[in-house]
Amino acid sequence: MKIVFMGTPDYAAVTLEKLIKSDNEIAAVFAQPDKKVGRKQILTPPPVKVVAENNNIPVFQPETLRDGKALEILKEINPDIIVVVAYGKILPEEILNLPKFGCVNGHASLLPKYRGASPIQWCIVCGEEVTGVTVMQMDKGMDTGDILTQREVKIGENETAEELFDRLSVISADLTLETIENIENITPVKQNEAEASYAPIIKKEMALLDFTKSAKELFCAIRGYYSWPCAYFFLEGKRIKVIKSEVGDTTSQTAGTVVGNTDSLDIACGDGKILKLLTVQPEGKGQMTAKQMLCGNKIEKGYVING
RNA sequence: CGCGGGGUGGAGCAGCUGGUAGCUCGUCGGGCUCAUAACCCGAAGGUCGUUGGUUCAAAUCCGGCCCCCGCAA
Repeated sequence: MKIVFMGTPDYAAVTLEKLIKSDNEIAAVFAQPDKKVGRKQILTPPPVKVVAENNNIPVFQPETLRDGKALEILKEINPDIIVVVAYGKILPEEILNLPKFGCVNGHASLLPKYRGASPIQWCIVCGEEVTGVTVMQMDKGMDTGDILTQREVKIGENETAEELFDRLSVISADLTLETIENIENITPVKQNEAEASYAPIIKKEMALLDFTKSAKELFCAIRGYYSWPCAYFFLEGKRIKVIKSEVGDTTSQTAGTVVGNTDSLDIACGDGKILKLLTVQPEGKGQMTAKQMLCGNKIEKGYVING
């Protein structure tokens, strides 16, 4: 099978590596253009590009797929199939229809649930206990293509989005390879539109903790937003990221009130339960346990965190 | 030249209008107690990131360098 791979981040690089090790021919790789990254704004190639270059596979990084150039390149290569994983661009129809087997996409959710940009983070934020990966035949819609294969994955009770990313990237890579090698024997299944839901792009503002929500919701948000952008709240104007937490006992205090300040920073939530903040990262500081933070910054019981 | 916070006993911080350092936690010893993660008493432990300079005297003022982190991307 002659494959063109399209992807950008680490998550996609795992699949690319898997495909390279298989018997298939990776004729070319498409990735997003290099971007400035980090405090020094150093121009950095995306992980998929790095993997491709290490394997001497030609890499293309067009700004757009809609000016016809990409189509020309692809016609020239004439792949049997295009495999897309977290590429970050919408493929125009003429590209979708070009290869014999079309374009397949590895998506990190059990479609039709959690279509869209951030399924992994969002399913944790929403408190799901099970998610998975789907390989689908792409169509012109946003993650609306027919389902080829799916695999269910349980979400760990304390699992963060970052950890789930790592796990799913491997599972997705396996499933993608299996799927394309069997593609002629697989019957595509239409998605049930009635069950469709969307995972929005994660924005930093979404990760602001609102203590009027339930402790469980906040606990899920903290896991889902890790390690980017990280759930946070403000204390005296300073942003405090919350790295790790757990749901505690009940309290009669109003939401946002500090009810414990010894081994953890315990805060009353909207549902009358306590959210115990275990690991935090104050603005300008490194990660530390809540206990460490409390050693240097006395936060009295009864203090109300408001936002 | 993107903006900003910071490097002080094991940890987190204070001290920074100059005169060799303090708090909370931890550690060690002792005491109280049926008992304790609680309480009381005591102890150990710091060339204050590095390097020059100003000064009678610098953690504290000035310059260079190294490192960590937040924002922004």
